[in-house]
Amino acid sequence: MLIAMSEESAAGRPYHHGDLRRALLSAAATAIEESGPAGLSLRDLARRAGVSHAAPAHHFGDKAGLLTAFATEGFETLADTLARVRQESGGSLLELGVGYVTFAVRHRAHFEVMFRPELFHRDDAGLAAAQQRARAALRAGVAGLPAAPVGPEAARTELAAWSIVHGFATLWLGGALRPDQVGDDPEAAARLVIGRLFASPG
Amino acid sequence: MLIAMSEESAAGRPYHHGDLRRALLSAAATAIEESGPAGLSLRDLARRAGVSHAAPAHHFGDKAGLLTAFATEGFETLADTLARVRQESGGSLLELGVGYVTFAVRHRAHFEVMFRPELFHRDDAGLAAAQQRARAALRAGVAGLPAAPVGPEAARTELAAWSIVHGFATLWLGGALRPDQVGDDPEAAARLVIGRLFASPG
DNA sequence: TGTACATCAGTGAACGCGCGTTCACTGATGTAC
DNA sequence: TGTACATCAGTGAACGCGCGTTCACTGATGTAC
Repeated sequence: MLIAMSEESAAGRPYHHGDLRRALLSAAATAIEESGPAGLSLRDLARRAGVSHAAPAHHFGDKAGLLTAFATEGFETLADTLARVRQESGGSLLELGVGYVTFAVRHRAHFEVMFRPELFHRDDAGLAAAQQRARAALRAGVAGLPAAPVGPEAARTELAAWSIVHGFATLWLGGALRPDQVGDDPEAAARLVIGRLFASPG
Repeated sequence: MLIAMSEESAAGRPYHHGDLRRALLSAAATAIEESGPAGLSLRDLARRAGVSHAAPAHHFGDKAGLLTAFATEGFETLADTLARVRQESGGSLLELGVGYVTFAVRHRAHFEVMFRPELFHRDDAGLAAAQQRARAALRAGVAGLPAAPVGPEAARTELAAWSIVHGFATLWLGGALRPDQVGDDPEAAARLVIGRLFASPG
């Protein structure tokens, strides 16, 4: 079976990449996993994607633009993850917290960028929307508790839950937790720790 | 009353700085508060300290060396802070947690570096000792609880406490908490949130 | 009290590097007729 | 089916910049005698 192919130049590479935007965002994830967001450079991403060094700027305007798209992608994935966990677990806040940690560990590059607003354009509309979605998923988790708190108490509970999972994820990713003390499975460790806050088994 | 003065050159500046090490670490705190650890450069620190651009490397070997000293200073201050709070509060874990958050907010530059091991020499002996001291202060806080947990349960409680205060501090510093939701006083907000985990008023 | 000398802090010129961004351009695609 | 043309993706040369690090040096200090 034949797949439609774009014409290629003599060098064997097509002039048009096909989906450079995706390729660049994906290269960004790898690069950030390797050297952190600070080490990221547009020229390096271009090299990884096999494209001229000026191509990334052409696509995203500037470096902060690329990171804005990257952070947005992160918040969207987080929101999706939390929504899925919420459905699958029947609304367990414990599992929602574990899902948060799992997201951070599996998408550490995104997680590391998402909470460093100095890296991207904070006023981007798409970004704000994705942030809202993720935040709402967390809020819904608290609202779904068996004895759901209301008013200021709900806000406090939400913030406590967010803090504990965010702190655990951050410490884990920062290598602050020694494996001999906490094991090497972040999900299991997170479940024990979060259980200390909300002992409502899913 | 006369203070002993070092001889000065024609330009009015002494050739020897006096305490350049301190001056550089102090300049680093300011610079990091302004632009984050990623933006830090030795040449900028030299400028701030009014010294030649090669002087910082002379003192700290290299950039990571300077950040190692900076992180060490941070862990020492944190350990001191926690020890003092523990004494003043009669061993309240709630107050210890608030102290942790207070430290992070007052010394945000140090806090931001301390948990990014890729920035400094992680195998430095002085650093490891300071880390140990801070960690022990936290552990002692848990051990001093009215109904102090033991064994693995103690470790779990310690990690839960660490996670919640670390997470709250990180979210606060990252600007993730909107003032209209959480107020503008980090200590007060932290006290409410941590109280959600350990409701043992100091 | 004076002299010689070792030690150490800080200098300044030089190096090579990778970076972000700009800009006129070219190759490929798709649409109107 | 064929032609003209607008649009868009990606190119490559050039710019100016700040950086970390090196290295032979110089100025200041302190110690031995």
